[in-house]
Amino acid sequence: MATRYNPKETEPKWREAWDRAQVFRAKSSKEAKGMPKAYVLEMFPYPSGRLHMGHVRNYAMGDVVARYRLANGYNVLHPMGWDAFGLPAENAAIEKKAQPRTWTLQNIQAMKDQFAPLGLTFDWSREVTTCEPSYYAHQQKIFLKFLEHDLVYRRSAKVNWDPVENTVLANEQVVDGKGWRSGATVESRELEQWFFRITKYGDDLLEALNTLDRWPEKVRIMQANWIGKSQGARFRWQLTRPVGAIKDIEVFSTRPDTLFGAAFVALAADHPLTKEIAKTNQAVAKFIADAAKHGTSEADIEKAEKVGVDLGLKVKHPFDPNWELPVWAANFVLSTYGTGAIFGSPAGDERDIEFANKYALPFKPVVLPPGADVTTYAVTTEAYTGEGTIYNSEFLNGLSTKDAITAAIKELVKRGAGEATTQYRLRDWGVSRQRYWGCPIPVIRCPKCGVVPVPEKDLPVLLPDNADFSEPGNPLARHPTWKHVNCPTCGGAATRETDTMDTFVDSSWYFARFANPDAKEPIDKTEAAYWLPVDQYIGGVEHAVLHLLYSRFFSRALRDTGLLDLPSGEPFSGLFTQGMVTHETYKSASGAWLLPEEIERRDGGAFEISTGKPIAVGNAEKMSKSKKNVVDPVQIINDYGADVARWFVLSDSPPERDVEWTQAGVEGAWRFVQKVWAIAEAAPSADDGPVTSGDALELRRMAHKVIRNVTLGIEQFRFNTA
RNA sequence: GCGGGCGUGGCGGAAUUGGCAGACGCGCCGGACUCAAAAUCCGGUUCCCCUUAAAGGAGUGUCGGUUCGACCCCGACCGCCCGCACCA
Repeated sequence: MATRYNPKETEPKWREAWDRAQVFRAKSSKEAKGMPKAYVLEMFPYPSGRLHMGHVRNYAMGDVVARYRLANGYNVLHPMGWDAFGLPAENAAIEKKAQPRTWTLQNIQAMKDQFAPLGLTFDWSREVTTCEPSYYAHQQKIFLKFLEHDLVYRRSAKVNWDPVENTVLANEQVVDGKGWRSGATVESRELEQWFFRITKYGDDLLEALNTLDRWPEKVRIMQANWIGKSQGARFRWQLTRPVGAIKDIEVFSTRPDTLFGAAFVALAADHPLTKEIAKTNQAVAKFIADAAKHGTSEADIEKAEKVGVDLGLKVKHPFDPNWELPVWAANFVLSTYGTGAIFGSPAGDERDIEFANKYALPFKPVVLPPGADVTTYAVTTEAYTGEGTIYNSEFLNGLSTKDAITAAIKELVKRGAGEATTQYRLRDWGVSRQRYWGCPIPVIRCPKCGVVPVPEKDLPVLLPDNADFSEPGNPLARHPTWKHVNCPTCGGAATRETDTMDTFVDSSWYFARFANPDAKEPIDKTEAAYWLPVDQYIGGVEHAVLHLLYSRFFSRALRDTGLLDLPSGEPFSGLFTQGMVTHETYKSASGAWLLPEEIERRDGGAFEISTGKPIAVGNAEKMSKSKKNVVDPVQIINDYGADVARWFVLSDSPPERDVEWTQAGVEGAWRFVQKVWAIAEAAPSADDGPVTSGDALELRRMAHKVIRNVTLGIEQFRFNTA
């Protein structure tokens, strides 16, 4: 008797059965008794309160891997938690007058309810929530441990300051030089900030990328570029007459081979020497003021024309004391890279030649490209940046560019003018946020003793519950009582650090906490040694640099401070970055975005249901609330069941590519699930006896082919073909 | 500008990595069932030629190359997507 697949009956039945048997509960290292382990993890979500299709896709993929490992006899850890600190909770607090904590915990409950019908293999007994003291208390311990080992330090740094909201904004929150919410022009301010010393691991983080053979090449390249290692030389140009205490200018260059082609030395606008000259030179002062206006927005800088101002100074060439060059300040020199000063060798650098031509600074070529004729070769407006033979360069003449770099550095060292160095683009990680809803930084500022760590016995430093969001700025800073404490060292009146940590800190070690979320110490070393590294990590490619790089740094820092046994320092041995879920967009005749359920298709066109008017159908784009091209997973699961939703997002497109959600596709998935049900029902009961001929043999062969192909498909992350 | 990826039917995409191009799904066409529709089931579906079938021809962005054999390898070009972007 053929029945139809009824998800409303079958899905809850099995969910309850799994629940009762606790099949998804991971065994501890002791209980596992030699079973192979598999740690499968998807990037934990921010509790926005609503499950979206991107979540469904992400967690369905991890679920396939986890089930596959379970079925193969592995002890599987597939945990779930909440990346629960962050700005949206504060915005909600301002708009809805709810406390961030209340709002966040409600969202978590709502999302848990939405996750349930998906039937995922999560071990909820290990749930972790970053905004709970049970989590962030340990983060404070880690912070203090890092402080002890000089992996955290304070220094003054430039930040984007919103003068209306009285807070620091992340670069992403500055749009066209204005605060994203207040619309106020963002100022550049110097503030005391806490930094993690990620640069200490720059070289290791770069080199170890080679060992991550189960990471996408693309992510490894992005991280390598982000770290940005350059080899070259640091060396000094002597000023012909000192300016105050400043006697020379230090520059960094990867091309000391072109030193004889030098035409000028250029400084960043906020180089100390530029500032010094500005005190007595109005043109220079104006230049600095103009440069500051352009702010930190990279988009502005890239379009900006090269502008400079002559500082009226001269420096001596390191290889020829009689050769004097002019010193300029230039807007294309970055204060944040190298020494904030360069020497310009126009014939070999596109920026330098543009600058030299604009300000009529004379230059000569020093690199002869292969095959070029010395007697006719000239450089006027196009720099030659490739390799070649050095000429016009005294003792470097005739050398290849490569050999000339070595020879030039040798000479610089000999003359005491400089030395070989390696320069990184990577900068230390600023983690101070002038926010309420984050992990408090556990230090106290005492007027007598300076910065004093909160003693371990006084941890955790809890967030106060009664934050006031009626005014802009950080509620912690203006809280009537919270920040006032006695100094743990001298006992005198002192104040707490009111900055909280960047939420990326929270997500940099949660995977280690899952090994035992109830541990008294931040990380249960025994269990973590058993489970880590994560065998398969799955998430969006948007975290390719920040989260994934910070986590790699944290694993090393935790290891080196004795909190974690992980010799490689690599937290994720396998990484998969999945594509987005997209959907067509719809715009009504009046130009308003429409939800998919507000439109209908008929007579070969698309129309708004309520008005009957034709609408404009746009390309498939990432599902987003603002464009209303969203489909609610809860609704889909209600209409078709979790199997259909999961089947569709897994089968339609390769997992690394975007998948376009379509109504027709979902209906196809529904029919497919029905077919599988019908086939299973129609199949005779299993007969494992010998099969030697006929259709039964053919069927058995096909079955084994299918097993092989599906196995390969799952192991190679090709769920669509599997 | 630099780095990376991609380009195959009407659509999403397969092709066991150099060996029958188009698996599977969507859509479409035809049929069965039905009074009818929906659902379901069966068959067909790269394009061209052909009433149909058979037979034939073309075909993986473009042009060229290597090879007995190329979607796959090499070179040049065109187009699209992603990341970084004045990094000295």
